[in-house]
Amino acid sequence: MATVDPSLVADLPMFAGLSSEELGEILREARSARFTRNSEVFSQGEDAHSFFLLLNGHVRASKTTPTGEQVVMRYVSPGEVFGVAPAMGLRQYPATATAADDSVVLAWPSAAWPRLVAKFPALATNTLQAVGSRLQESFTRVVEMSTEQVEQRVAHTLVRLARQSGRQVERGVEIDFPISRQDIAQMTGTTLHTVSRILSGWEQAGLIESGRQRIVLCEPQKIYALAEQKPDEA
Amino acid sequence: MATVDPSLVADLPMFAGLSSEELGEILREARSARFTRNSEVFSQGEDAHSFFLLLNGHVRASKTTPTGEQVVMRYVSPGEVFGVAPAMGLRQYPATATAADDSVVLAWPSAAWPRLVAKFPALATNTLQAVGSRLQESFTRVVEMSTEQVEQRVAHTLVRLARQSGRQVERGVEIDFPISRQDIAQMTGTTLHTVSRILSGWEQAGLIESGRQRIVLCEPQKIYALAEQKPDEA
DNA sequence: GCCATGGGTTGAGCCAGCGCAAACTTCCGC
DNA sequence: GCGGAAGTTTGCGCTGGCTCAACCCATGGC
Repeated sequence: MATVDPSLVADLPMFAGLSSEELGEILREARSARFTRNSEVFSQGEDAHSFFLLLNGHVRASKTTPTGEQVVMRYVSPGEVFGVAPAMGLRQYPATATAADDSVVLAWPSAAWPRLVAKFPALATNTLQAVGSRLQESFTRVVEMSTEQVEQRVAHTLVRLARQSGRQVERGVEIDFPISRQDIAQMTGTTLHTVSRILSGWEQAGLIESGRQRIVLCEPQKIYALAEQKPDEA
Repeated sequence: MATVDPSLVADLPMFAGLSSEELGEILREARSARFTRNSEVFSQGEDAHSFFLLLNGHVRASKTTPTGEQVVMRYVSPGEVFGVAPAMGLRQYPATATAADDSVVLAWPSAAWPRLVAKFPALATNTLQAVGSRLQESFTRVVEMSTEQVEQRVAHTLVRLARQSGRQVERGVEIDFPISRQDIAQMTGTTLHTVSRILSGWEQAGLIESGRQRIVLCEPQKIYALAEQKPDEA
């Protein structure tokens, strides 16, 4: 694999505060790789051999329970790091990463992490911020699951997905990767049946347009309003 | 406030990899403070002026939703850092910290963080691990809320609390700080009524002994079994 | 161009857990 | 030692969302 062009990633928060020489040195340790849709980048419980930066596409991180249920933890967008288990002191990946769409990643061997951090302390600081903001998201999720009804949670989730990975299209904002009812159910702690009913309702009301693994928010503000309103204000 | 004796905190994960001179220099920037039961250490949305290390007691971190509901995010045990918002790049505290019991903390001004991290990179690494393990806990919580019934979630929560803050007593393991049914409800996403019913049931069955803001696990293994079993194996 | 497969929709019934309400108990301040 | 506040228990009715089940539709592999 050829070395990555530093200018492509120089502005990412992960590399804030690093000179282009330093960045070049860091990038020299990475190799790039492609993953086709639905292929696994790494698997829960597997030895954490590498950590990653997503260049292109979308990656889904999900956890499987002992009883076999799947829960989607997040979707990684281009420019974000993922699989940073080694930096957090984990020997194994705590979740499975699957390409939600054809994707290109940079991968560093985990063994490089201590050396890189020792040489470039900014990496630790930047990673800390990245992990911190994920902690915030995760907290938000716990709060939502604790206090909101299913319909509100689905609304919040769609709004968030649209913000993170929305693409402007004719009819509104489309979520920029294939996502099924089942996926949304696994993000909101419900069943695909309930998600299907809710989305059908919204489609009736003209709030969204959707198809197979495809969702367009036609009225983002109204969805947002649904997300924020108290359950009994319907 | 007098300077803190370094030997008291030298073995904490937060200070791993630092010499005693370095530790002394770090501690010199901290002041210690006491908080009586139910007093607030800091408040959600408040300017993040300090970050903290808990020396003694227990601190509850909780979030309040726009609609006024409270959700307990975690209980901090002695030796843990909390309120590390500044390190994660936040200007305001994302949650409220309340002393669950009379507590003693060390506090550093947020302004000291960049300087300390620059001088002692190990601090960033250690904080990254601390935040990382909190992210894991938070993920676990999301998974539980997504896939488990209320009774299992309460069981998991009690087991965790007992592990983190359990004290061996005659009849079993007692949770070492005052905790109400309401608190447990706010940790598990249910109501105090449901928690009360569940605990009453367990008390009938001899699994626990409890009173006002007090819970003793008499049969921790059986509670754990409840937490792990599939819902329909009852 | 056909068909198998994976996704989506929709109906019917049921129940875990919530909301409301009322009573009881323990603790604490005065 | 009295009164009130805070925590807890318990009953009852209701319902959001789950389960089970059947069916439809688009897609992509051959």
